[in-house]
This record gives sequence, C-alpha cells and structure tokens, in this order.
Amino acid sequence: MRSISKSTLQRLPIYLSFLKQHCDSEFVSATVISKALSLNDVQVRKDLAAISSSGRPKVGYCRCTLILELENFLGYNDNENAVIIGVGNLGTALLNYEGFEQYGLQVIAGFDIDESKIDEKRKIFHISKLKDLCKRLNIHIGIITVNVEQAQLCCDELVDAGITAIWNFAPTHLNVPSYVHVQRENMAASLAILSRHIKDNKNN
Amino acid sequence: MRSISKSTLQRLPIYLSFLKQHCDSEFVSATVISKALSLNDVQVRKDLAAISSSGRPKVGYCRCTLILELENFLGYNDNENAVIIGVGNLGTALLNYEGFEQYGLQVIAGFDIDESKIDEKRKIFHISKLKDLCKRLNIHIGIITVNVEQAQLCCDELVDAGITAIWNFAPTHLNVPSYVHVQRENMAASLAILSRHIKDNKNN
DNA sequence: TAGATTGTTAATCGATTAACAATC
DNA sequence: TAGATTGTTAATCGATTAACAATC
Repeated sequence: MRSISKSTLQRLPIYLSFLKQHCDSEFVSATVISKALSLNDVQVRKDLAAISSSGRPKVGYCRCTLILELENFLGYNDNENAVIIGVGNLGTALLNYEGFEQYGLQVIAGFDIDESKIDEKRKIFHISKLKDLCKRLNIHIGIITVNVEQAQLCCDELVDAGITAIWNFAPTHLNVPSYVHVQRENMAASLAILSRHIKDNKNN
Repeated sequence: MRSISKSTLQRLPIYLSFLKQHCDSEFVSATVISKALSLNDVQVRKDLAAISSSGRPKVGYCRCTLILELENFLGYNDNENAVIIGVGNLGTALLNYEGFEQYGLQVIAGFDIDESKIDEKRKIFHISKLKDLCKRLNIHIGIITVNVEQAQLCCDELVDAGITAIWNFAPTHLNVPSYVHVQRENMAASLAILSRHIKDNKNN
C-alpha cells in the first residue's frame, strides 16, 4: 500500500458512496464504477489498488469487502471527536447535522463568545471552556464557522487547545504552525467555477 | 487574456479576499500576496496575469484596480439568481446566508416537497412551482440540499426547469446532460483529507 | 544605475491516460 | 480456450516551479 495522493484521497469517498447507494450486485468492477461516475477506468483501478488488494481478474471486487476496506481506510469506523467554533446559522446547521457520524466524525460541542447563545444542555459552551474540554477529551479537529474578522483569533485558540486539524468555513486564510493542517472549505471557489460555466455557456 | 485553468480559478477568490481583508497599502506585489498566503510567487504572478494586465514592474499592482479586476472577472458585480431545493438544516442556513451576495449570488427562493415547510412570505415554495419560477426569472443556478435519496430526482427537476449549473451538497453523484455542470461540494472529501492528516500525525 | 518587480520561456513534477502483460 | 478483468509500465498531459529577459 503506497502513499496516497490528494486527488485519489478525494475520490475515495465518492466510490464509497456509489457502492453503498447505487450498486447491489455481489461483485463490482472498476469499469462499472468508472462508467457510473463518469471517470476514467484506469484511474478508478489505480485508486482502488492503493487501498485494496482484493480485486480479482475477471471477477472484480467483492462489493462488501471493498466497502469495508474503503471505510477502514477513510477512518469511518474509528470515531474522531470535533468541536465547532461559532454557533451562527452555518455552525448550528453543522452541529445538528447527523450525517457526519457516518464519516466517523462526532461534533461533540459548539463554542461561542456570545453569552446569549450558550446552552450547555445543547452542548453549546462559552469559548473560555474550549481549551480545557479539548485537552480533557483529546480532541484533534476544530471547525471554524465564525466570520472573517474573528477567524484568525478562533484559529489561535484552537491551536492553543491542541487542535491539529482545522476545517475552515470562514472565507479567509489562516496562519498556523506547520504541524497544523487547515482544510479550507472554499465556497467562493465553487461559486467561481459555477458562474464561469454559465458565462461560457452564454458566450457559445 | 488566455483561458483560465480550474486551479487558477479556484485561487482567484483567495487572492481577492486577501486583498480586501489584510492589505491596506496602495500597491501590492505578487511576492507579498504569495508570502501571506503561503503560495509560490510565480504561481500568483501567472494567475494574476491571466485576469489582469495592470501589473507594473518595480511597482506591482494597484490594489484597488486589482480588486476590481478580480471582482469583474469572477462576476461579483453582475448578479446571478439561484434557487435552492431542500429547506432542511443546511438549506435554511444557505437560504439565510447573506454572504453569497458578496459573490454576486442571490438565492431568491427555496423549494421543498414538505407542505409544512412552505412559507411564501419567507420565499419557500412547493416544488411544483419550480419550473415556472425558473423560466420566468431566467434562473441558471440550482443548489441541491436534499438527502441522497431525493437528490437525482431534484436534479432532474432542475434540469427540466432550464438550470445549467448545479451546486450539489448531497453526497452522491448526479447524472445530467452534458451541457449541465455539477459542482459537488464534497464535504466527505474534506473530511478524508483532515482525518488522514491526523492519522499521519499519530504515526510519526 | 541598481534593485525590485513583471511576465515569459523552459524545466520539472505529478496526475491522468494508454498500452499491455498477467490472471481467473 | 477466449474474454473480462486486474494491475503495472510507459506515454501523455497539465500544473507548478525555475530561470531569465524586460521594464520602471
């Protein structure tokens, strides 16, 4: 099992969701997956080879085995806890979203500066309790859903609390120590691609 | 102005947000931007060259001019209307999110099958009204925030309503005609990258 | 003039795709 | 055996980075 490229890593969850959703035969081949997802078949085969060696010539992959291998590799079976900073619209949506559990992510608490939002029954705490809770529960993932102005400050708090992976929904760059990974959820980039497509359509 | 690569396109909003937020001198160079955002300076220079020719040797770019050029290129000044299908947690958050206006995106209506969610004052309509509204207002962008099971069905409705660009938040692949572009907001992929980072940290 | 910067051309790197041998 | 499939090696493509000439 060699080291995985970022682009491969991003496609693995797509294969997994396809296998779970649209595919009910016992065996499945890279060709079938590639056609269903409009991808190149060699690409799919290489991606799968990186995380599995259960593929058999002429037969393909056992669907159930492949699902397990993907889930294990992606860590969907070992739970990671996460905290969220900023319990506004988006933060609340993510805090209430049950779908992350499926990916092995438990968002166990939300934090905010705004006293009026705090509601310990619903697991929303004042930000002053962040560090203690993260250290105590050994939490590594922090989700930032505050506005641009507060993002760097919250980021610093997370780093100070021992977080090493940050999922940043604020549209801004964050400065972090080199051992911390920031994953920017760049909605503006998605929009840029979408609106470019519309413009291209108009010009043709 | 040559054709823009997808990776360049995705970085442009990042430059723009930096220029607006963290930078208050009259002129700014690609080197300064690259350092602030931890990118390669030639990459920034090439990206900017693709959308602007206002850079001057020894001087750099006039910050205001560059901001305008980026905004124009990204279409932040010409508004696009969009509709949302699925007014659950995430759909509501996006419907209420004021931040998209900054990107020239107006989410003007939400649609749902669930009669109890419909509230025309808050611009939430029954899905049966989708096609008429999209045609009448000449809408090109649809946002899908329903669950996996309903996603393809909603997608078909959008295509039928004349939508050519779909922003898909449901974790599933959508089949569309070739002239329709689907931008998948792949949260599972972001999570995969984050949790890989944590695993790598543990193993070192 | 010297130094900082742009922007282009060439080199490198990595990811995708093509060709093909191995296998059931 | 023939055909479908895996998985590997080689070729291609595109994006990033390096080198450098042009410019204010």
